[in-house]
Amino acid sequence: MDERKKKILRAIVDEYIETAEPVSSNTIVQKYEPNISSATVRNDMAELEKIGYIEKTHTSSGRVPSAKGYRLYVDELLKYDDISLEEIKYIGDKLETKVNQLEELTRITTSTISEITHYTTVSVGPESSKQNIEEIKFVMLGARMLMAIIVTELGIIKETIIKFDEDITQEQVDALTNLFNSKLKGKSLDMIDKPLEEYIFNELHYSINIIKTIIEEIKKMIKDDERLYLEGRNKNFDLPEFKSLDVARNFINILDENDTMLDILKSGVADDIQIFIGDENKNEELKDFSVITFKHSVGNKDLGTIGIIGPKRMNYSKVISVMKYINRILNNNNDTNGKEG
Amino acid sequence: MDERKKKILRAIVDEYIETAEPVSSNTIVQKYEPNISSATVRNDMAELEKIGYIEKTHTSSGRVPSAKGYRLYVDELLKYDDISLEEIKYIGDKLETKVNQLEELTRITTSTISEITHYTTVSVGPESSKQNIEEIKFVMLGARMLMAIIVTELGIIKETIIKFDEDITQEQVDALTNLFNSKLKGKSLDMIDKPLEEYIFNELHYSINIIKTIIEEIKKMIKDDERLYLEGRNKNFDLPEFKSLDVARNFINILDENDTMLDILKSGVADDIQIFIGDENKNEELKDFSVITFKHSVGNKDLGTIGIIGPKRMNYSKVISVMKYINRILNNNNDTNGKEG
DNA sequence: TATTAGCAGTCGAATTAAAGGAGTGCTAAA
DNA sequence: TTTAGCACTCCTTTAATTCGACTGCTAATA
Repeated sequence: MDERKKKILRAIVDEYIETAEPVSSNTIVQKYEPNISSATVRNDMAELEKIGYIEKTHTSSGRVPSAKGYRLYVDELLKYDDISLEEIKYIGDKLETKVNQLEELTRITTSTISEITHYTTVSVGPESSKQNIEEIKFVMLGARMLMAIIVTELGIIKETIIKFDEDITQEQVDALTNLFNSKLKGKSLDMIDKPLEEYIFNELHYSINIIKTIIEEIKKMIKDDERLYLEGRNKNFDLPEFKSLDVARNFINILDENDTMLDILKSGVADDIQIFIGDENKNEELKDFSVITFKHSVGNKDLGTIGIIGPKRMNYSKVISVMKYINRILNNNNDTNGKEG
Repeated sequence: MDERKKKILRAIVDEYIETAEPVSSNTIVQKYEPNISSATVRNDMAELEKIGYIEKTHTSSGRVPSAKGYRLYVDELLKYDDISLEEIKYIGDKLETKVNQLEELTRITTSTISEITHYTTVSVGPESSKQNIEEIKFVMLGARMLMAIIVTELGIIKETIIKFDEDITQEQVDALTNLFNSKLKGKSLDMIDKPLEEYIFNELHYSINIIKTIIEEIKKMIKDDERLYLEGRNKNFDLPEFKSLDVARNFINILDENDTMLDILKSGVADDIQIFIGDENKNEELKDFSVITFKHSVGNKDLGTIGIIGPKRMNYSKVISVMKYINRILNNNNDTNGKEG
């Protein structure tokens, strides 16, 4: 494939991303390649179609990028510097605000990306079940109520409220605290399970119900942090592809299927941008969309995964540029600010 | 207005709620009033139109209820027993599960209502800033990090994490705990403000930054609980009125305007169902929708407010029946289970 | 051999015309 | 007061037509 064909393919994708309309040979000549004739472009387009990079919507229509065309475009034809000084400043300001919890950072990052890219953005925080426990605290909030607080080695704090059907005493709580800490410090969160329940019961001989309840609630809490953040849900709605009610409904449905979104986000690889174009998505409902994910991490510290969902003709250049830039900021912040998270 | 006209009006509203199509005199005769002729119905309809209860979409169309018509319908023509045994059982099962936090109950109630009514449901928990403080605890999570836990007299628990730029000691934390409790126990949450900040500084002479930070974070936390729960966002999308892109976009926009929804919910009156039909909504974007709100409470214990949003031809009967039934269950549960919430 | 001008042919989108039918309002009779 | 019957309205659907933006191909040109 010669250089001119590449330029034409790139022009077709760029133009289609901008206008959402099939691109004609004339448009290419007028806006991109004024020094060749439309007939030449037509010849090249015919060949590009033959090898599968572009398609026609009907016999006499202009061309539209195919999945293969988009793929070549993002893999080879794209430069990732599509981010303005204003945007850089905006992102910097947003991410500079001091946050107390990693969740808050995740939330702010998510909304910032959505605002800059104008696409729907989802994200999930770091997986806590894989993290190691730094400390567990139990705080009594009444005779039958406890708050459990877990601090992980990555500085993430989780807490939950536990209620009992019977009274507990401060002494019991203290004993529990000691036992949990001595047994679990440095271990991963998913060590809190059935065997531990039995172990504690054997050690302390408290009411099995109390111990059961505690373990259950902590497990529930760990599971609960697979929480999805979603920003800019209606951002896509002004795009022409959403004129089709089918597309719009598919989109709304997919956003409501938390599990699907979580699967996609969690399949990410650390520090790597992944792009799923149309049919490349496992999920049938996503066939008309592209998803770009990025799993942020600093060292071995997982900062969660962010995903952007847009039409297949999404502005890949802008999205990827923003992702890369935000990743750099997160890296810097976390290197200089130390380990607390 | 004679009895027959009322019956015809009711039939028109019922039929329109079911079909979303203008209702003809023939339909009334066939499905509702087989013993009178369509000409008679036409005469009555002409009069109902004259006094403003129904409207035509064009000269030779059937009739559609006007805002005034809906209003009469919900005020006078409706029976609130539109709830099946299966639904009663379903609701009962859902709400019976033991919950640890009022927020969880709010969430479950919201999703249950949405599932039964098939309409989008929003809700907000009880307003915490008006509640009185039962106890405040500070838990150290490291030399520069604290968790503040506030238990209110209604049994609601709020917590937040506070980070400092300088070290604090356990003694300081204990002193703060004592001071906060002695000063604030029994007082309302919005007492935590600037004057308190000064008072504490004068008493303890700790770094003003520490005290400032604590007060700020607690205020942030209190504000944070104006959180909106939303279920069944895409429930309405199958309704014919959502074929119009304008209507659909208005709907999506309104759901994204948290503040608008909060205003509507918080304007509610305790234990009273409020119905806003079309233009009766203050918000322009809601002119094509109806909103029904119910502020649940048991005694003086606010359980939060639930709102249902649907088309103007929403199934008022079903929605209101469900609301009333759920309110009864919440009342019972909270009477028998005691005050913990 | 690569490029280009020119033109026939295709097909969707927009416009217009016509037909069909679901309703109403009104009149006059029961 | 109710009802049958009929003229009239106007929306909806379908079909026919026009319009124009494309392409592909051929033949000429550099």
